[in-house]
Amino acid sequence: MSFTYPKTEKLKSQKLIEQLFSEGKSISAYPLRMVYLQTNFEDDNIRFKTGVSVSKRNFKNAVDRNHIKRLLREAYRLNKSEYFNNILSSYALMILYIGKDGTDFDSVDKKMKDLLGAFSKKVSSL
RNA sequence: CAAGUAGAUCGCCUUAUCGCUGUCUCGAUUUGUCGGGAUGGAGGAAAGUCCGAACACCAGAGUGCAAUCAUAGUGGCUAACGGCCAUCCACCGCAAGGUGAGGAAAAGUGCAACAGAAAGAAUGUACAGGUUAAGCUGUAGUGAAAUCAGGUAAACUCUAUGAGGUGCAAUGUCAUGUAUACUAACGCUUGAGCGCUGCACGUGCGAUGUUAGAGGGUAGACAGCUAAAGUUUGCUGGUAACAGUAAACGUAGAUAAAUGAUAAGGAUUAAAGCUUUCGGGCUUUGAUACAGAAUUCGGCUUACAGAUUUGCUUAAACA
RNA sequence: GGGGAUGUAGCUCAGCUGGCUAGAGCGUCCCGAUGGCAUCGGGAAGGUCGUGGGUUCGAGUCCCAUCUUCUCCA
Repeated sequence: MSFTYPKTEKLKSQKLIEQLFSEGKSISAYPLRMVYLQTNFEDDNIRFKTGVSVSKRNFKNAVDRNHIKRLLREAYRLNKSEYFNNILSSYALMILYIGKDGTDFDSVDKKMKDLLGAFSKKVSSL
């Protein structure tokens, strides 16, 4: 797995997202929180579909929201291969930023590693 | 020089690595896509959604009257506008300049707390003048306004002009899925009702009907979708807004929503320190705003670190 | 993307056609009553009327701009 994050790996289906939030489980590493759900995709080559989200309530301006989402995507892109290579089943993921203050790439990167590590450990122990 | 005033322009840059996305093209392909190459990829406000349009639909958006809403000196510009330009008047400012919802009170209705004799119909008190006599005349006092048929229209209203409604979540095609089902009322060609404010007329639709209730399903793709009342420069006309003309340019299209992250260097600037040939230079630590396209344009309004630049004004005081 | 509403005391709300010092309930504080607590009675404090302009003699109220919060739509 490479350091890419193309369109096909994005979580877009509204139906799937509703299912994810109603049935999925969550783990968190403040200020990040991940909701995940084991599922199957039509395309067998894709094992993960991931979305990121930032609350409009905590960040009023679109610029701030977009910036944090970009940081989240960037951190996810750079770190996913390290943790996901030994996971065999398929998952839909949603990563939320639940903090209320701004942040920078270093802290997001560190927390993303914690989060993905915890997720990997939890999933492979099943 | 300083203070002020009215504009105009810009609004961090470069390189490397890893990524995102549109278009073109070559190759592969299980027709879902994948890989290589080339080339594009946020703003002056993209924002607020306050106006005006384009465009699309509403069973033909029809006519008249009314209601509602908007605008309001005069003249011009514009596709249009509540925008812009010029100008008159009023107010503010020493001035440059700024602000103005600036039509009508002899069409009518209403309103004016407190104070005051009196706020639309009555003239009181004191003083002075004056007369045959008389609120007949002036002044004082209350108040924002006090004798004149006044003020108030960002009170109703009148006048003039304008406005059909809904908005790209419009709309069309395809795919998936379901309930032309259920309940109530009315009606079935002698017409229920509908055509997005009301009434009248006209006209059209109408039985697999209309209205209401409760409920079921989908929520994916493609088109719309980016070349446009376009931008820049010059010339001509015009006080100007603007118009005409010539040349050049060819300018984002995402959809849980692209335009980013990291590193290095530079630029501007603040503070502190060192230094100086008083122009400045060096080092350290910071700072670099407001803000992210969502159908597209023209405006308005609001937010904004800092930088560049042009015109104009300056009474008094100080140098 | 496009509509609609809201903001007044710590909380929940009034305030009608502009007019004197902006009210009510709950809550807070003080006093009384009780051996004490609650209930009860009396009194007090507490307001940039979201913000900034304008109209007017005078604005919570009328007009304009702006901010906050809530809500509807396929």
